[in-house]
Amino acid sequence: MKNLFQQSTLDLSRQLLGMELIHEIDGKATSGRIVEVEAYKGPEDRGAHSYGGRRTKRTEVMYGRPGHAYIYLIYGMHFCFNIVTGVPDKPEAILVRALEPLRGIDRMAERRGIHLAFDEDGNPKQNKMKPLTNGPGKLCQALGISMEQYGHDLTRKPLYIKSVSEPLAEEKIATGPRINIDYAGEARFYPWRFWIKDHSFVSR
DNA sequence: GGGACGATCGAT
DNA sequence: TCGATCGTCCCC
Repeated sequence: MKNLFQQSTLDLSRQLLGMELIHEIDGKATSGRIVEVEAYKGPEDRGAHSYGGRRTKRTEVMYGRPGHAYIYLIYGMHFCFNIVTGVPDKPEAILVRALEPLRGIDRMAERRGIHLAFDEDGNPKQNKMKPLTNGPGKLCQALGISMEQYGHDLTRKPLYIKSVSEPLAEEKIATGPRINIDYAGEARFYPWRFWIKDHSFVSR
């Protein structure tokens, strides 16, 4: 079988939905199902950090092989996790915007500073679960992802992606414009945001 | 050397 | 709707 990452950025964006993103720290795993992503295709995409072929210390990893982690600090406070895609010297990436928590939920809540509450059946209440991972900065904090993982090969532990089910049926996938790139001119309207339809952990 | 800005979040 | 907060990037 071909490497998961050897396909077009838009195709991979769809295929990532439903897959599990896992990070193991001190032998303990936290993970979630990927439910929302955005594709960025430099150098022509004005919404991308690599627009115009911008090649800096921050964006360098996007110019390398696909399947590695592109991570950056945003607004001086939050990290965003991306998967490098495309081929070397074609700087493309996919931003993971939201997860549905799977493993290590107690640890994720700790890292996020959220006190879990449970219903009478012993299941965590949804209003405490959602803010764990329903945004790009939140999921990084929940999984303990920071600049330390910049450039990491995502086919390897401790930070990796696992296929846990059949690819999602086409009709279960929704698309729309990407979020918070008002500066990107026409590119702000490209329908390169992908999410699982009606999924409650999607960021908005 | 300096200043403007951002693929966000959470409180108001 | 707005402020926090700081590394990166680009210009002077």
